[in-house]
Amino acid sequence: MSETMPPTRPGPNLSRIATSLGVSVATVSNALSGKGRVSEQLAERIKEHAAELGYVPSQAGRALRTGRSGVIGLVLPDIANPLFPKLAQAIEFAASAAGYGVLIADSRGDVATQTEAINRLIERGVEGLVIVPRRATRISAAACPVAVIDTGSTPGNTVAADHMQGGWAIANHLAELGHRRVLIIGNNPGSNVQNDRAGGVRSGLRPGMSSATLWIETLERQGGSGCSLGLAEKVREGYTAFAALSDLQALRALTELQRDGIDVPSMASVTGFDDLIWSPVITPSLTTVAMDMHTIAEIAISSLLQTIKTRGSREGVLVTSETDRVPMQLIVRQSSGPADPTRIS
Amino acid sequence: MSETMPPTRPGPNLSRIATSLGVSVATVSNALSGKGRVSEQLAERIKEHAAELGYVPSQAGRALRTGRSGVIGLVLPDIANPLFPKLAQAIEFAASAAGYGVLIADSRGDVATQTEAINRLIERGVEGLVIVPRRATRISAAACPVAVIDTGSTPGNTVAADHMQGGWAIANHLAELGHRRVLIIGNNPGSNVQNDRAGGVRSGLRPGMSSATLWIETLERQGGSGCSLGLAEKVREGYTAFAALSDLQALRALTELQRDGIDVPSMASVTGFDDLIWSPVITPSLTTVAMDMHTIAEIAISSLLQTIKTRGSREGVLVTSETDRVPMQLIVRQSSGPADPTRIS
DNA sequence: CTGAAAGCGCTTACAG
DNA sequence: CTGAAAGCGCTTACAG
Repeated sequence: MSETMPPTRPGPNLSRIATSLGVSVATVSNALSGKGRVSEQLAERIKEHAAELGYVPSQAGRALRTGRSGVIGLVLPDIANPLFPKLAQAIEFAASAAGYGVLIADSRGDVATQTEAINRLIERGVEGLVIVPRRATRISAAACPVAVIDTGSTPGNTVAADHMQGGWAIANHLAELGHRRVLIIGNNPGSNVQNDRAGGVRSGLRPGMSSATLWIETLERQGGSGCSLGLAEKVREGYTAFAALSDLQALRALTELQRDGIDVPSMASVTGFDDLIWSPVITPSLTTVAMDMHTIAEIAISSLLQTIKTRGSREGVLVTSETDRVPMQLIVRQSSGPADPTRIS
Repeated sequence: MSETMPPTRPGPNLSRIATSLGVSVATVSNALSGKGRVSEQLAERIKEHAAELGYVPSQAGRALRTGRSGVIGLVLPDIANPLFPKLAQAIEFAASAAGYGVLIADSRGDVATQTEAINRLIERGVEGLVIVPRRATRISAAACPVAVIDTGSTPGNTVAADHMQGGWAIANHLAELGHRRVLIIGNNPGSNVQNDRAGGVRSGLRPGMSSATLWIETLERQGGSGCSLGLAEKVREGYTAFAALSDLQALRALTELQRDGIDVPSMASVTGFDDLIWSPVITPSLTTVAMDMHTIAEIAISSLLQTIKTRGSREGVLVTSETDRVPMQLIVRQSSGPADPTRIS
């Protein structure tokens, strides 16, 4: 007789509970899952005993039987980018609330790594995927439902912040303060997000206002900030508002202006995007516009789970949502106080 | 006859490959896992066919049989805290390299949530856990091996950055520059990490140098930075060096000094901790000290997997490591240039 | 209301 | 070198 001995979990299983109580595993299963096929009394007794024994259901067994792993995958281009942690947190929160686990994968900005990461997650049996694609990547249907979170301009997007509207809100704010010349500062002319934001700013300018756009190079990590952006000069040219397309560049602009003796906000305004963690902390604190990560995550997860529920988890479809652009919220702080051109040297 | 129909995966399984090739599933399994019990030729043929069919092994089936899920859990107190994304990235990288998936859980700074998160991960069948504990939490043995990453002062720690040594490096650097009065700036006198860092700074002072410590209150997120730290006054009192216990506070100090007309680094030096993303970008860029997240993650993961391998994944032990304190690396940038007291008003 | 049985996909000890 | 069989823990359709 050929016998085999797969490893046993040390914890109790349904069978242990069943024999110890003199009932069948089916009944224990039904009692614990609360499907109501078991008498009130017996169910109570079983639950009690299970708790006593410290029973933990085996996800592996359940997954094998039901075909549902209870896990989704989250693919990010770079967790270390300060934009993504908040999103990851919101996704994890929304997924947990729906009873799902979250497997993460960092594609490290590389397209090949991204593909590989997606495959690894699928091998691990995720029921669906939330992907924040690497810039300019088009996610072709994977082997499971996929919710894409990207800028609104990308086709196949499930949900995104409304970057255009965010830019508009910034411009509107600057207009109200009486600014006339706005310098838009970005670092990546090829980025959809930055272009949407810049376009939004321009669309919010009013008659009599003008803007120019400065694309600065991203500094190498260890490169230091030796090279000046020449913003003090821009102030002398008549620019009173600096609308950076991300808080990081706003911070760079702000510290450079301060170093060069331009007082913010009395002599010039600086605004950012994203409301990163330090935005309220710096002096003066930064006026910015924030994505509603909570809502974005909520929409992505609920659309994804909806699709999984209706079409199964093995069909490679791009999830859609009714609301695919979530408004950004203007956060007014001190750095964009009233412009006062008289104080400009 | 009672028949049942568990859902079938749409993809091919071992059995499909086996029948399609006229061999047994055992042989297919052996061929694909490369255990060498199959003839070279046949193995090749099987692998080819499997690839053609796009075979993806079922983790659920494998996990159920072997008792190994191939997944570990990562519990963080707050992913949105700028300190953790880099660590999460490094952990994910190290785990992937070892063939493991990473389930994340954010305890949102709450002890109850942390416990709950740990339980959820265990229910999901993780083989081990990497926990960055919420401040002052003692991780009592869970139901699986646990690697704790925390400050070195905590017992039961697997690996940590050597915060004391980092502080020492900062003080040493300031001493070399000729500073005599150092103001240490922290925001949490109850934090082990901050105390280690502050202690390190003090331990690195040389004869003739002195320090004081300023504990500032953490600002409410939306509170703005209305309240000044009064650092300009400190400069007048003779402090020339400001050693913040995190980059966030260094940034606050730097922007306040600049606003108040104190030029950094010519009139005062500012240093930080952690080398957050914006540290090289600000003007002047920030001298700081960085944790070696890569090494920390490497040690945590390899110790954890070692423990899993030798003691199994169902015993709740705290993992230990030989090297439990990883040195921090000083990164000198412009904000800590030479002190020049003559220019102080 | 309760139980016996099948089977999800895999790996492994054993027989041939 | 290859195959038949058992069994990991679970859920579900069916019989009683």
